[in-house]
Amino acid sequence: MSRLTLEQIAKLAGVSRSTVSRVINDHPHVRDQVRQRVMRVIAETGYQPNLAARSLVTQRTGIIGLVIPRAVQSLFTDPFFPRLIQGITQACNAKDYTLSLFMFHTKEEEQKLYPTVVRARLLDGVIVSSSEIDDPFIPQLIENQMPFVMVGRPYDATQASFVQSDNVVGAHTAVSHLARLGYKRIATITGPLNTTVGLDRRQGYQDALNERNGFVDEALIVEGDFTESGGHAAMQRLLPHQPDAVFAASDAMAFGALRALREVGLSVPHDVAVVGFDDLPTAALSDPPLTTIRQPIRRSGIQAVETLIDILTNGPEPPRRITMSTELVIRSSCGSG
Amino acid sequence: MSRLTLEQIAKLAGVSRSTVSRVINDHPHVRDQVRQRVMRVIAETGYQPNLAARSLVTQRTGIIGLVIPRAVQSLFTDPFFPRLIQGITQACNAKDYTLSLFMFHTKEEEQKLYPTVVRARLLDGVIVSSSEIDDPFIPQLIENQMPFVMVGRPYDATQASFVQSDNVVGAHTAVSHLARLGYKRIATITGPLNTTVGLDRRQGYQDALNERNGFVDEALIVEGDFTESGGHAAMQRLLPHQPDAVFAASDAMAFGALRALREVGLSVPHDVAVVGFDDLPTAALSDPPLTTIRQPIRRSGIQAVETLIDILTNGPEPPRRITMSTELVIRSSCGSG
DNA sequence: GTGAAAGCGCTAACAG
DNA sequence: CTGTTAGCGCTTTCAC
Repeated sequence: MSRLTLEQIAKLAGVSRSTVSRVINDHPHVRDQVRQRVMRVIAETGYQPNLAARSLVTQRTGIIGLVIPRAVQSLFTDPFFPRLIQGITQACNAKDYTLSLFMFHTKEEEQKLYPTVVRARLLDGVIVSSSEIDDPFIPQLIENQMPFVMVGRPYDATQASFVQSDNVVGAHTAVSHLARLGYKRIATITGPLNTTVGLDRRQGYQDALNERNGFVDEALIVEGDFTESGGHAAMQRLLPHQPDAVFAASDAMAFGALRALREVGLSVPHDVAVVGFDDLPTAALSDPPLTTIRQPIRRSGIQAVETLIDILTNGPEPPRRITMSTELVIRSSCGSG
Repeated sequence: MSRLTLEQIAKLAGVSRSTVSRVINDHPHVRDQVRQRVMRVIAETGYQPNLAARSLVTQRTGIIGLVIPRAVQSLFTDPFFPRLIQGITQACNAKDYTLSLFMFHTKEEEQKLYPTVVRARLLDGVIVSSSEIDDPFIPQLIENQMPFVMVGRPYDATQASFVQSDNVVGAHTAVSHLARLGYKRIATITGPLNTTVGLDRRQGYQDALNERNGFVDEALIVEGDFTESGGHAAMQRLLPHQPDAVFAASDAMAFGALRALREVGLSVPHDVAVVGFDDLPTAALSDPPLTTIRQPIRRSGIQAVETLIDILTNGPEPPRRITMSTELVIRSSCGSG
């Protein structure tokens, strides 16, 4: 039963192969009666067209790739990717695209697989989740004219299309909120500064303080890596400089900071206020519950798919640059709202 | 450059299409000199065979599917899927398979997509991550003779191949450890009892207590849902029965239990000991650090891929049933080791 | 409105 | 050892 072909459906319906093809592809110029008959046969038999055969002629596969570059450590502590994938699969399902997932674990894997990803004509387009500066994959995509959209802003002003959260404004909002509450020595634990996300959130922090104070104390800026333990270590380095508030560029790092604070007997928010970024599901459950910036990750995933399909349909020009707005979620770690 | 075909490579190398095909597929009977020449041309041009054309004739696509059924809530709080996917992609990369991801969010999506997953001949086989009892997808796979392996034991004794963690033994180990430490009123917060994982971990709990006491106090068994808040609620229901120890069937639930305990001023492990299951990255960071059962999720993913490929190569019989052993990780939440 | 025929790029007999 | 030939199952002109 499962090896049905167009030809056989045609025979069963008493028409030609082409007619069945027209019905399947919703082409006009088929008598309604005939269309009904064909559709009945298809439904009865559970026929599904062979994708390989179809894409051999259409030059399209209906498959898009999601490429996740190597060793994103936070992959396994952070619900960022699960959420993103949720949005992406949801949109793919809605738009009748299939998703293929490419994740790399070593440099060798990357080098071995990039060419096949790009050239085997398996993919109509790809979504690249990378905010790393100088990601080597992007030039390859461009060179091979593979349609793509990035999740996260690319570093240099390429013609790349992307979807990102408004990291600068989000961070600015967080820090301004702290300033408004009266905190004077507001520190930040940044993300990795070889990522645009890390850079942009630091930018928002700096902008907010510059607007208020006219200056930024460099001693209060410490680089983290988006992980809990990174946040923990960063907070320890911050302690000697006696901040009265900390903006952590991710919730995971904020949790690490909370832990470091707890260990030295400092109370949050009484001694030090803490604000995070992401609004992880656990942010509401920490002790104290974490004030943070919520970003619409799932919707970014949906947006990425829709943008890619738009590019597939209408061409890559002009580049689509989409920034999703964020939202301040006030809980108790910042000391009242 | 990117629209190269076999034919053109053949021309460039001064041989016929078939010879190039032989070289690409590592067939014998090609003079070494010719082989070299062809390979040089391929390398120079960056030629990659068109997958659609190839699979049209070979009847194989080199793509395997990972199917994640609807609404696994824990998907977004738990690193289970990220870890599993890490293992699966790693194995796919090593074995030259491409991974396709199917995730469903509503019943409608499921019903719409199952047929195409199963019949469009896009997939050589699938990995199904579901331990839900009566998953409706499994019968469809069988009916359509789609090769598959499950991650998680299927409920009824079908001929399905699967890879699972040793949940019964893992739970047994955890509970025995508590008993050995002298706890008398050992409670459990189970997983959802419509999953084999939930069932098996409860089984291990019961077995361990039966061996020790000869009986199990039903009042000390409360059903959870694998989430933090579920564990929190379950712990609250347990409190009136005054357990002196709790085995939570997942770390997330254990965290919820810790929170509930903290809220009523009970200290862990002094008043109540807690043991989890999973060994999440955050288990070492909770307050107190969580004693738990570690399961090799990433390795299960690798194993699932390898098993599937084995089935693809050697046929589905006999069913492969693989159980991965677990490991007790002692930290302080159980009161010394 | 419908059918016949060509061909997408590849592999796999079958000759030579 | 190498080339020729015949499809894989589908879409798409082009006739009718």
